[in-house]
Amino acid sequence: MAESESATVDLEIIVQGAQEGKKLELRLWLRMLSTTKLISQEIRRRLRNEFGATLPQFDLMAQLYREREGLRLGELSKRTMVTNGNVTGLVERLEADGLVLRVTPDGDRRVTVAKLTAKGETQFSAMAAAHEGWLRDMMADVEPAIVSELWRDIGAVKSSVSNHLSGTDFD
Amino acid sequence: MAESESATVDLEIIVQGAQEGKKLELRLWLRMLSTTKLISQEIRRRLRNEFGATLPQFDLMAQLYREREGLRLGELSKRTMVTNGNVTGLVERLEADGLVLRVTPDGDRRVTVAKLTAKGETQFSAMAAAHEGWLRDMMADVEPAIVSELWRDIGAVKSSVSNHLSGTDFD
DNA sequence: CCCAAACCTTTGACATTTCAAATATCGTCC
DNA sequence: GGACGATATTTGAAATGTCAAAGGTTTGGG
Repeated sequence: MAESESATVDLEIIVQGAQEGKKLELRLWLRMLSTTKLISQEIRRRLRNEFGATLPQFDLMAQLYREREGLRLGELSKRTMVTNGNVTGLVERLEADGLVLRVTPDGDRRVTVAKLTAKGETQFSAMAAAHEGWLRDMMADVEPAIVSELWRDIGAVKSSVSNHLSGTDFD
Repeated sequence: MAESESATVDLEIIVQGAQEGKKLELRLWLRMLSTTKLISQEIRRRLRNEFGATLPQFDLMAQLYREREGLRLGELSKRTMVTNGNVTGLVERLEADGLVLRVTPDGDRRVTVAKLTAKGETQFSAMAAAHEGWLRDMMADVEPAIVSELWRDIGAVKSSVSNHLSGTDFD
């Protein structure tokens, strides 16, 4: 069969097809996913090493930190994008560590409100400061203008995705 | 004190400060994370409803699909960004479902190579086609030019992050 | 040849994750 | 005032996730 020259041509076709032809959205998604995993793992590792905390715990505490009155578990579930059943366990462990308090309000006994303890606030504010620094470090090589652009354009992606969900969910 | 005019100025400063001043990287990260979670959940839901499969299984099979010879578990672990111990369990379940085969090569008995079965290839190619369509749908409202731009710029983020990890990992 | 270091995978303890079913409470309608 | 539908959380089963320690195998000096 044909040998040296056709091999080169085939290679070019393959490369072109894979890199520019189609599936742009798929390629973007794969890159978003791997980048997010990379950053998550780094944050997880640092939270663990420096604070003995986990990322889901950090996320949950972040929501409580900006609502000093506390939040109902269902609301926590929505904000952290974590299922109800999951929130139950997370709050349980945080309460066992003395970082979070659970209260049932007088008016409605179906409800459980979680709020940070003083210890929880202290610990979280240290973690939050470190966390922000880690992100600045990790993204240090990216131009601020690009960061802003990404923030805006990813917002467009999020909005598009929200409008094309199979369920009846919104943001 | 000053009243009407200074109020306007203050407001601008506040808005500027909050939106563009600092913590840009943090805000980008939060948006990336929530967007990625949103898309992941949608894909998970559809994989489950339409194929009875899970996202980690899909990811693992995707790696094997493009390496018909199969991959060692350690290599699978790196490519899927999943820990070794986790790969063990995933492959076990996929093998129980007849989608994956485990082989120990003659040369080195420390190694386990996983490869797709014929059934696994058939099933994966159906899932992959659907998966690509879902992504196109979800991102339908985003301009192709923006998709390309995002792909490039997120690449820059990933590269920056890779250069600022606490461990000695590379991509 | 043998042993120690290096390599690959599994195991075990725990935390997180989803989904669906079960509980518990509230509000309301009749 | 008791049943019913809507709300809110918990529970249980199964899968995924991390990490560290333990198991085999191979390999390379001595």
